[in-house]
Amino acid sequence: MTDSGTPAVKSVETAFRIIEALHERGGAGVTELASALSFPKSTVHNHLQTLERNEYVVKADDTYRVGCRFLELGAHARDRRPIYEVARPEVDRIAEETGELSGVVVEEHGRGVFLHRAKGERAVHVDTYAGKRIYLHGAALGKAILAHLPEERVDEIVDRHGLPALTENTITDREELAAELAAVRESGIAFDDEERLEGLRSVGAAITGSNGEVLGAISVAGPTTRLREDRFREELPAAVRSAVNVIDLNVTYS
Amino acid sequence: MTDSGTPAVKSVETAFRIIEALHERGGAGVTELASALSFPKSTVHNHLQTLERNEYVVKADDTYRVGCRFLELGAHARDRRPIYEVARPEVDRIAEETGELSGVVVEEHGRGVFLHRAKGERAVHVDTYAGKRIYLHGAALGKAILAHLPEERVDEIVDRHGLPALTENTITDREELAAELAAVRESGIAFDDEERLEGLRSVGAAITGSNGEVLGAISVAGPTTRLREDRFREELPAAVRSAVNVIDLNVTYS
DNA sequence: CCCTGGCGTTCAATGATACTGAACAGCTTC
DNA sequence: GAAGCTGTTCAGTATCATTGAACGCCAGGG
Repeated sequence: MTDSGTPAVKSVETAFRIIEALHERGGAGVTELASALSFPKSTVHNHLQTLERNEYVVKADDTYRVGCRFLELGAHARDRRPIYEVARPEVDRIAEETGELSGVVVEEHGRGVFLHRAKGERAVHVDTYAGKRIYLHGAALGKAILAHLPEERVDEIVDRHGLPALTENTITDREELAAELAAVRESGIAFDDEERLEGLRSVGAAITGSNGEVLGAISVAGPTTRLREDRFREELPAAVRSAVNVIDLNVTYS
Repeated sequence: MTDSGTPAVKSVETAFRIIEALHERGGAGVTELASALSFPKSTVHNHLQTLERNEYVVKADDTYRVGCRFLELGAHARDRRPIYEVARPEVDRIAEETGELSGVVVEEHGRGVFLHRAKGERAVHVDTYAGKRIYLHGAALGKAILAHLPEERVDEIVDRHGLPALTENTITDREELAAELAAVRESGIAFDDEERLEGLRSVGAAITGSNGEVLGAISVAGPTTRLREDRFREELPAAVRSAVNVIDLNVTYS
């Protein structure tokens, strides 16, 4: 459990529950949402009407959808992250040069959030997209970030989210994680060998600011069948390193 | 006023008022928000805590910020628009070939929302960004969309938002607007001669689906000094037309 | 060293208000 | 034509969001 004590504005939570349900199914009607969330129809209707009046939800033919107004909030939040502008072209370049999937992630609330992701020619079609949130302990990106956070912060995060097994390779033990993070700190590179998704390997590295604080991480990912030992352990890490190098320079001098 | 009758979930509205205030100033504290919005401190605090617990707001050192979670909602809403995927590369191409600013917009709640925007080499630095909302009557993009909407829908929109003057060239008269829209329908191209921003001219065209419904519009914009008659009236419209052609094909066959 | 002024946070009371479920209206379908 | 599905409206009630004052904290200055 996280916390969720008493003080909370309940109506706001139900509003977001409704928005999320709308988001997941990409549009729905009042009755469908009401039964899915087990709220009374009138409650759902009231909220949808409020959200529509504020232009956060769009209604078309008795079907409500999430509005593009959220793009304003989300894109702005993303653009404000100092890492975004500089990491983006490098991520695009990595994707193009390797042909695989590349992305940039920042930490929020103990989880990773994708700011951007680029597909190379042969990139696998996995579930990464802008805004997608992932567990930090089960991804190269995440482990790279964790490795550069203070130890007590890592404990906080593990306390909050646990170490759920995503595949049979996921690290689910605190000590094992600590050892792994030490190795990442040592080499500067984090590996993910089918720890998040079966058949997917990835290589990541953290971007740190001038004060040593973590700004985020970048990675390349591809199918295990194509990422054999040499490519996985040497070639891709080199590509990531060179990108990090460029990003670091641009972060500190801008 | 638009409408805003009685039925509305007030707490949800104040929550969004707070989010918007946070968004505008890119991070703020409780007291600052409370005095800016003239809500009691405790109310603001309650809402921020609720939003943070739901990971929509991030707190760092007594400063609250809009979280990247909104990106998930916004990016998804954008990606679902059938026009986005196909218009995006064309908009990028236009920006590169003309060196100016290009963008793609959809209609929501009687206003235009930018889904994407690309800057060419010499593009002006104006206030367009993903999620930015604009009045339809004062932009090439907007007039292109209005021209392809049913007449009663246009009336609804004008009733709701009025025809506020954005510059001294903005069309503020309903009949004048109707005549302009007829001309746009005729030629397929909409012009904006400093009607939205002084010194800015733009050229736009609508994208329509197979049933004749408007999916959105694309445009190119640049400073009046660089968009002299020939370029403004012939060259850029040709570029827009060719992009629309490509987009139309990809929309109907996919 | 204490005291003031700023902050974010907590608390308990209360009155507004969000929720509720049944009834309504418009639609398609059988 | 009626049954079943929508989205929508309504009025009562108990919930719960709101409130302002009090608290704890930190920095600065007397």
